[in-house]
Amino acid sequence: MAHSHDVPSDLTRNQGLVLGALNHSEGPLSAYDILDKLRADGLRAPLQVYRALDKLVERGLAHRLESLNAFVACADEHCHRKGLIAFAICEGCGKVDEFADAVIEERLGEWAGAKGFKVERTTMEIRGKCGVCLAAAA
Amino acid sequence: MAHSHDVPSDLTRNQGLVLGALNHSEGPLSAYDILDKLRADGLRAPLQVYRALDKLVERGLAHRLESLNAFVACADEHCHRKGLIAFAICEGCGKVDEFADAVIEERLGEWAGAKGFKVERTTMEIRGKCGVCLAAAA
DNA sequence: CGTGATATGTTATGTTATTACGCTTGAGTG
DNA sequence: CACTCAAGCGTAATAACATAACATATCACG
Ligand SMILES: [Zn+2]
Ligand SMILES: [Zn+2]
Ligand SMILES: [Zn+2]
Ligand SMILES: [Zn+2]
Repeated sequence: MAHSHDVPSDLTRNQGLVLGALNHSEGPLSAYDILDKLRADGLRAPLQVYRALDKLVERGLAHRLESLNAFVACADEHCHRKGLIAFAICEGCGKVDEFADAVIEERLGEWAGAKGFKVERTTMEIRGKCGVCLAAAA
Repeated sequence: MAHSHDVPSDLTRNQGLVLGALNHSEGPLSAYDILDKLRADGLRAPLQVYRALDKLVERGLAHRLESLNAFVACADEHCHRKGLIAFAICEGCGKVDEFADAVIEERLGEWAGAKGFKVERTTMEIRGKCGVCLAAAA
């Protein structure tokens, strides 16, 4: 099986660097975190990072976490790009768990249908504590 | 029936001003939008607005929309404060529709239970077009 | 009254994101 | 090849969002 951190070969240099930074990180990174990690590789300005992130997010290779103003690499090689993705963010260790749920998505579709609302994208972010951190605190 | 824009009487001056600004707005406002609206009332610094917003959000009288970095007054007098609230944000007109859904909340609870994750709060924001804007575009 | 908790005012600063402009690269085409 | 078009890149400046630090003020309560 392909490792989920394999990287498409058609990325540009900056896109590859940014995705690499995300892949090698334990948790979410802000654009400025990424920039700091990539100064050694020649990146100098926020825009270089934001532009790469735009493309990566557009392609579903990375996700933006709205509640953190930060980004993560997509956890699933065969991921999403369509449909609802949810993120569980641990406030203890910062780790993010990405998952999809068809029931939630369907339920949302029902609500939208009833309201005449056309869904274009959904962000769902759960904040709390992961099992590891709960166990450690006990 | 009480109008949903009735305001609790135990708010401080700044909190009352900020909630008033949100109540009188058609759509979400950023903290700086609010500040601009309230300069005439003597507010001068962002922090005055952020502090009021913190309290209002804590009490469930206002909500923060993470994907917009903006705030809305709670749409429901007898609202939430516990439990999941979802927001449907129209990218045409900017209006926000607030709703709760027990099925989604339960489903999320199941996921969390299975994972050993303790949910503390959830943000769910749907972007798209409302019925009115869809009809107007057709 | 004294004391603590909460709210306030103000300045400065930190963090996140975009605008504007011009250059480079590479694919396609006559 | 020369042309052109689209996508990407580099840089500087600026806008937008948010908090730190510090000094006062206000008010419930013992
Ligand atoms: Zn993904
Ligand atoms: Zn954790
Ligand atoms: Zn509400
Ligand atoms: Zn609309």
